[in-house]
Amino acid sequence: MSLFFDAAGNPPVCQQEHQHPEHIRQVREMMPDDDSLYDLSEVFRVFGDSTRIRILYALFESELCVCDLAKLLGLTQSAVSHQLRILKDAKLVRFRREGKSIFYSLDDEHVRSILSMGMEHLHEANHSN
Amino acid sequence: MSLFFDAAGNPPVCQQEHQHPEHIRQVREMMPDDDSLYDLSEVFRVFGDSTRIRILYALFESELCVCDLAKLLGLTQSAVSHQLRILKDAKLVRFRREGKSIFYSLDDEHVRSILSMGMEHLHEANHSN
DNA sequence: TAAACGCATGAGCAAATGTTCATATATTTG
DNA sequence: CAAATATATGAACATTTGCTCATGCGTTTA
Repeated sequence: MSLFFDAAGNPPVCQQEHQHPEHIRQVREMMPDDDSLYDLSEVFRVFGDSTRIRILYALFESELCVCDLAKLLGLTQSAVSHQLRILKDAKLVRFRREGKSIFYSLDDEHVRSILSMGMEHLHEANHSN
Repeated sequence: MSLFFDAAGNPPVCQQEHQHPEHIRQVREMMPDDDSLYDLSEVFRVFGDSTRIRILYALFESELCVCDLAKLLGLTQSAVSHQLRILKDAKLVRFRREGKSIFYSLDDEHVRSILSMGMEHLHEANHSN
């Protein structure tokens, strides 16, 4: 066995320091803490489903009630409600009640920015194919 | 059974048009096609994992080889490689070979924009609690 | 050229995810 | 107040996902 194991007996890692250890320390110190990065990934996870993306785009121009969203997107009311809950928990949509109906709308201008950035990346990435 | 079923025998939908049918048609016509929205959700799905987010942030300042990434983040080389493949397929990172090592770096300025937007939303959302 | 090294990748598995179905809750209406 | 309507939600199930393990591939080195 010629491989190197670290103090904890973990799998081998490369033996050279391709970057100065100093550099690695710098990177580590510059990075946000893991909790922030986990929260950030959770934000994007919410965007990472086509049903939720379609809901957000449907709300781009104006509020819509749940049943109209379902009709518009060809989904069951239950599926839409489940997804709206996730969007609501992520503070991406808000709602107001009007009689028996509940109208949802975008809750944050960042939603538009984030979607636009994603679209830009998509077009650029496709263009380079 | 007093509920309404549509022509395809689908589950009931609300009987009133809370918005003008015209409005719904407008929204439908304004929305990008479903294929684009699916591709968009795939972009965000890539951002929706804390390991990949941590990799992207580690590459924020400079390129890093796989083994240093693994060391920096406390992950196995295999796990990092698998995630780098996903990031590479999404055109979020690029790589260059130097001897036995392969150095990865961010491939698109949009990565920084998207991450920043996400962070902004996060701070704003937390602030409103 | 054989061994060592750095990285990539397929199989397998446990955990997370999105939908459907059934049902509960809140509001309006007769 | 009872029935109808609009929405929310829990359970169950199939699919997806991210990791580990084993191994393959490309490069360097002795």
